[in-house]
Amino acid sequence: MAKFLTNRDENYSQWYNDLVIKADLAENSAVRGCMVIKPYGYAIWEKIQAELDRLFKATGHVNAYFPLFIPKSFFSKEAAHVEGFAKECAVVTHYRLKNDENGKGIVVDPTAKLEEELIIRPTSETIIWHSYKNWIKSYRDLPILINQWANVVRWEMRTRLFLRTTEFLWQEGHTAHATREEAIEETLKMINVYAGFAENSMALPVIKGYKSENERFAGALDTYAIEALMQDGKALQAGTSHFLGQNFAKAFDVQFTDRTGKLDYVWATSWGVSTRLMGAIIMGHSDNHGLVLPPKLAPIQVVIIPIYKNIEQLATLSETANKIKAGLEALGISVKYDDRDNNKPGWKFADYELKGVPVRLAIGPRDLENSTIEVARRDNLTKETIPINKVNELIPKLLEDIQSNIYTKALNFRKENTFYVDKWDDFLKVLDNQGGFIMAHWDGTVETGEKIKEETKATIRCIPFDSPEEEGKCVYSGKPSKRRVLFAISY
RNA sequence: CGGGGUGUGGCGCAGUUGGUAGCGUACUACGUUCGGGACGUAGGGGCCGGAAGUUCGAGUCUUCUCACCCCGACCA
Repeated sequence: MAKFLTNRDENYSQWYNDLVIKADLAENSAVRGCMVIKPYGYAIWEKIQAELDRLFKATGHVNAYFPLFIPKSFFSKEAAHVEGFAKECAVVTHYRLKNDENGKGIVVDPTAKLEEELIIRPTSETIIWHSYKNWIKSYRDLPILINQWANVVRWEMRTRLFLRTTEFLWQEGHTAHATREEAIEETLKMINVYAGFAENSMALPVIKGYKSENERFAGALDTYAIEALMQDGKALQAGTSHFLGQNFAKAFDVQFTDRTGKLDYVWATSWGVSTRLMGAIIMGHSDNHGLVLPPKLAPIQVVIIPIYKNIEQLATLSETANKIKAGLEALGISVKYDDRDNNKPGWKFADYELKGVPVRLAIGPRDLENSTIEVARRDNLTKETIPINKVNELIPKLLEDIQSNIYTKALNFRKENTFYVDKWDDFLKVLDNQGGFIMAHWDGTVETGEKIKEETKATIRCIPFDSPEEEGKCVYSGKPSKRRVLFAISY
């Protein structure tokens, strides 16, 4: 049991905060709502980026970069879009500072006021579609399949490390298509890429579905999302993909000539995931000992810790340890050999557990005599001793096993915490108890969704793609319904 | 914006009826240790978020102010 870490079952959100800080992933910064992502946390993000980038490119996308600033006027061109984001925009009004005349530091120079204010992007649809207007003339220019890795700013009222910060890192894909069908296909393709990534790399099962009307992205005709269940019974929206129809093409007057010579507006999609995924990984798997990282995203997959009594012994152990390290690295595994002299082995054990390193190898004089090594796995905290000459064979398997084990664990947790509910009382009961996913009938109206939210804080997370058609009655209004939707209290 | 809380060595905290700042930890050095968060000895480091006030004297009392954190409304 990790000392200094709040117990997960006593105070989940305190546990989460503690964990982020103690595992050295991030810390609060001098700027309200903004965090410093520390090297260990950033290393995980880099792994996320690398794999997603690979998946995007494998599906035909390319990277580009657009400005951080968006002229205010761009924003107002798409009505729903402004309305959705206006309340949380940071605005640049001046471009110069000067020395205060009273000698009290530095003030904004009032003569340096911008003609037109600049918005710091909360998302880039507008600035990108402004460019697309110049790029697209003909169906031959389509599709455009662009992704950008960037930071965005949304002035949220309340922030939480990784889950919601004022500035956050993300990727945003912005594609342009000649037909409605092709754009919808793209929207679907990308939500599937996200779901695949969540399940394969993050070891987190997700539910894919449509957002209900009032949960949709500002300016979208349809939003698809992946929803994951966290260990405290709350849902986390882990990624979204939007079918934007011709809204932005119309707002920015982006037309093209199709095969038959006819002029039409371009069809659009956008899709994104953010550093919030870090929060999903943390809350999806970790325990009272600290972080549990999926091997595929762990910056350090294997740590080797020497146990020794003196320098000479350390030298001998290091020789073997370095050989093991080199052998594993040749197999593409990232290994850290921690021969620091300032902490004892026990301290290191606890520290790497806190940091979620999937596999720990401990080697001491006893092992050296027997040509063995102790292998400890982070996911279930079990240990065993294996012959050193089996390391190259067993460790890769073990990493795979841990990856699939934590996925299965998360999947079982979700199964146990998904409730098919038909009565309003039962709906309330689930929320009162442990929370979780609730599959219930809904009459399809915004009003009912709003009322349920008001009374319970639970929202329609999505209408799952695979929710089968069945006759039923809305859990709240009793009106007829054709399929169950996913309700939960969310982050 | 409403409610709650906190600002004191790097971090975590204590500081009584006001008397000139202390503990744990981390850090530095040396020695003993090392199979689940070692120990001893010796060191270095803070002017108490900021401003004004009361007082012979303020970490402590008063007023104002700033910042951050947590809970709610908003949201990825």
